[in-house]
Amino acid sequence: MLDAPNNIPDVVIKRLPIYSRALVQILATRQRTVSSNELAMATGSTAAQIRRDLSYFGGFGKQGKGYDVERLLAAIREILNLNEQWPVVLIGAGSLGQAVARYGGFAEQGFVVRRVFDHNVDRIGMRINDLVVQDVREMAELVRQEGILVAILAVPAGAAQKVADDLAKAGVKAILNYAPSTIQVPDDVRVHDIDPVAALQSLTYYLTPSEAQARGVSHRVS
Amino acid sequence: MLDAPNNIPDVVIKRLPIYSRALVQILATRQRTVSSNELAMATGSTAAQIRRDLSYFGGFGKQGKGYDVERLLAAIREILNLNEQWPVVLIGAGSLGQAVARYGGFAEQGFVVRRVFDHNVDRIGMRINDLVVQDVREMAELVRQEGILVAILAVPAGAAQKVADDLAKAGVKAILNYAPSTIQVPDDVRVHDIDPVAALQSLTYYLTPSEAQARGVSHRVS
DNA sequence: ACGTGTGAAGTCTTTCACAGCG
DNA sequence: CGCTGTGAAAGACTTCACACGT
Repeated sequence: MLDAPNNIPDVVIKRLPIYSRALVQILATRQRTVSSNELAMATGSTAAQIRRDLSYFGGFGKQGKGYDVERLLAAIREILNLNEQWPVVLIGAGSLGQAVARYGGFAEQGFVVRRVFDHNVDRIGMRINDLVVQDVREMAELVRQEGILVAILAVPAGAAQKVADDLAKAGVKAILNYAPSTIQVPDDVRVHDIDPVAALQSLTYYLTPSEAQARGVSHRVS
Repeated sequence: MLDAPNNIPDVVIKRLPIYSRALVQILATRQRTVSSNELAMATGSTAAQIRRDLSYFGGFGKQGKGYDVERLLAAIREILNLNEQWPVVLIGAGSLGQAVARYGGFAEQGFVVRRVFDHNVDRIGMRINDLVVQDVREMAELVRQEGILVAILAVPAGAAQKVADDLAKAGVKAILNYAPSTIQVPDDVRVHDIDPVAALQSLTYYLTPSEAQARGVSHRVS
């Protein structure tokens, strides 16, 4: 068990998976050692930030050398508890839910979708890979029984709050929320929102409508 | 055209779509006016933050009353350029790309997927709704010709950088990146990354592996 | 009395810059 | 000599708290 201080900023924790991703890639090139500068390049961050972030957890680097790729990756994986297998419940078996259930990327990283629930009678009983969609009314009991802590919410906006309440009551502590609405949860539950439309809507702020007119092969440098 | 100062923090811009979402919901209840406090409740923010955020764009509120829901929504939509229709290119017609292409939520908000490209010969020519998957080699020219500024990247990690380079050269200024890798772009291009696995990986930091053992209906309040 | 808009204060995060180790 | 780890400074963002308009 790591004896890290319990005061690490959330922003830092959010960046660790990005570092992890980059380290896996670097490891694949057989490179043994990586400097904060190289990692910064690979992650779109800065060398100072990477050194500061890693220093929260202790000295992983060697002066003049950098960080041992394999060792750093192992450390980050331990910090993030990625050596566990995390069983996950998925709520919502609409097109998004189905895409999530079929996507191999979660299981590959230890997030195994164990159960899928839906409210809609037409979807209950449906098979997705080796899972059968169950009635959402059975959710609370099964989640509690199986000690599942992680949920992926893929229901329409209108249903999200009620499901989130039920999940929290059933003991879930981490929710990946695909519903385009804000959900209220107790303090000991963490939510990460994914809203691609909202993301695009904030990107268009930086686009001037007039830019849309700038057609053709014009090479004006703004 | 709004004469807002050009110094508005990115975090603020990221929150505007959330306010917009909440306002649409409130508008549906026929409520005419909303206070910073109510909006805070609805968005999981705080009243002070909402007042501060909105104050960057001028005084939308009335003392003692709050904000006119309809007027505030219209203002935010104008700030974010949401009254435009934004044609979008989608790169990657794998399962994620297909899900994106079929998802109605983008078009509903003015982001119309105009073209889909893929590298894989097996996918080129495939129909998705009313679109036909085209060869990615035709992408640059078509994007430029049609003045498309917004792209959704749904290719494997290994292909993302090359595609991003081509998109930037073709004039794209906003990229929604679903590829689980960091992409490097020129300063005048904005990227928003969506990586659900990375999101889960940062959530599990807050979960103690021992918690997974806490099964049954135990009501310990930790 | 209610609720906005905003200086000022407080907190959090990033960046600088360098001592010190390998 | 190269590169980490980290005080200290700078900068960004949030929150407080209240004057003021309605």
